[in-house]
Amino acid sequence: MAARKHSKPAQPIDSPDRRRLPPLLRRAWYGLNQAFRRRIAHSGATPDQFTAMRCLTESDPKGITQGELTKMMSSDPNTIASLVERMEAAGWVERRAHEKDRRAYRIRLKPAGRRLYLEMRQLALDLQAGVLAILPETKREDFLTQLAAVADACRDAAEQSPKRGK
Amino acid sequence: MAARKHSKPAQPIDSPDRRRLPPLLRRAWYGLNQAFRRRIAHSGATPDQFTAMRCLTESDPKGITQGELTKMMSSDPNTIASLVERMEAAGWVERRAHEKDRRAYRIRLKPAGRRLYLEMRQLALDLQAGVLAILPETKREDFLTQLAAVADACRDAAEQSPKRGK
DNA sequence: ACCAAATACTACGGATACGTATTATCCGCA
DNA sequence: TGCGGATAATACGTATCCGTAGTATTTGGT
Repeated sequence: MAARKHSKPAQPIDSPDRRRLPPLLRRAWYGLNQAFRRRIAHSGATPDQFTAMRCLTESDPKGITQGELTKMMSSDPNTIASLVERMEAAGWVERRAHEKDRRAYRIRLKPAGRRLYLEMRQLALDLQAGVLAILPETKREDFLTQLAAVADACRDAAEQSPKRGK
Repeated sequence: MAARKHSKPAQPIDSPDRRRLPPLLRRAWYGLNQAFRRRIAHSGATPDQFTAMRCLTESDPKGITQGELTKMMSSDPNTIASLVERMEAAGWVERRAHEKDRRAYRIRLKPAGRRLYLEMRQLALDLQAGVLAILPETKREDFLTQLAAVADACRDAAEQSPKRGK
């Protein structure tokens, strides 16, 4: 019960005794990802592939480009290229020439992909509900709102630290 | 301004209109990681290598085993093995035989690693402070406490979804 | 003391993250 | 109309994530 007043903390901001954002985010993300990967392993898909299917399901049914998928998944063009390549080989999505832009594709979920998505979706909902059950129900929305603000701040920080410019 | 009362939401729990934990965690973690990677790129180290150095700095100066580092980093034995291998090649850590357990190593930070850690630590502090500045100061500790609870729940969920047992 | 189970680490392979470079194409502006 | 810069993908390499399997060693129960 000592040294826990409102004065400036005696511990440095990154003392092991204090809660630090990066390790917490790391543990939360890897834990959630790992739990989900194991629960859907039987389907042959990965968590990232599920995420891609969700983005495609919630988008224009005409299909989106890899660039749009890259933004939606907070990912990278290279990563998305090989991700889509594997998903196309698995028969879950198809790539068609874009009518307006000959550099781009239109990626669309195929029926097999849609069926698989709906199957995994329930597991995803169960997992998310189980994890959020840790917080009192009245706090959940506030927490998610704050997390969204932090996530945006992280993205902004990344964009303000460009690869080359520096 | 419609349908935003206190009644049960008309939208399904994973409607694109609602905030969902997995995409938020993904964006936050990748954004933070990317921002930090770019800020320390000049040093030749990666964010994971920084994390390992932080763990070693805050641990028993006699050194810890790879298994202990695996737990501290919420990682995996395979990942840690190659991580440590590269860090040893870079001259930042050393692996010595463990006095008690001949299966294990003791990993210790070398002076070059310690110097590099201290250099990167300031950049990490600046980044974390910048991101958390998004939240009002009075909310930060509560948010981190809730995030810690969620992170623990994620880890538990992962452990309850074993690779084999199913 | 002995043996089975657990543990620390390594080996191997597929998937992802991402930086750099290259090609094809689009677009704004003179 | 024409050209330089921006953009959509791809190719390639390194680092990380993690599942499976194998080796060496420790540990617990008899």
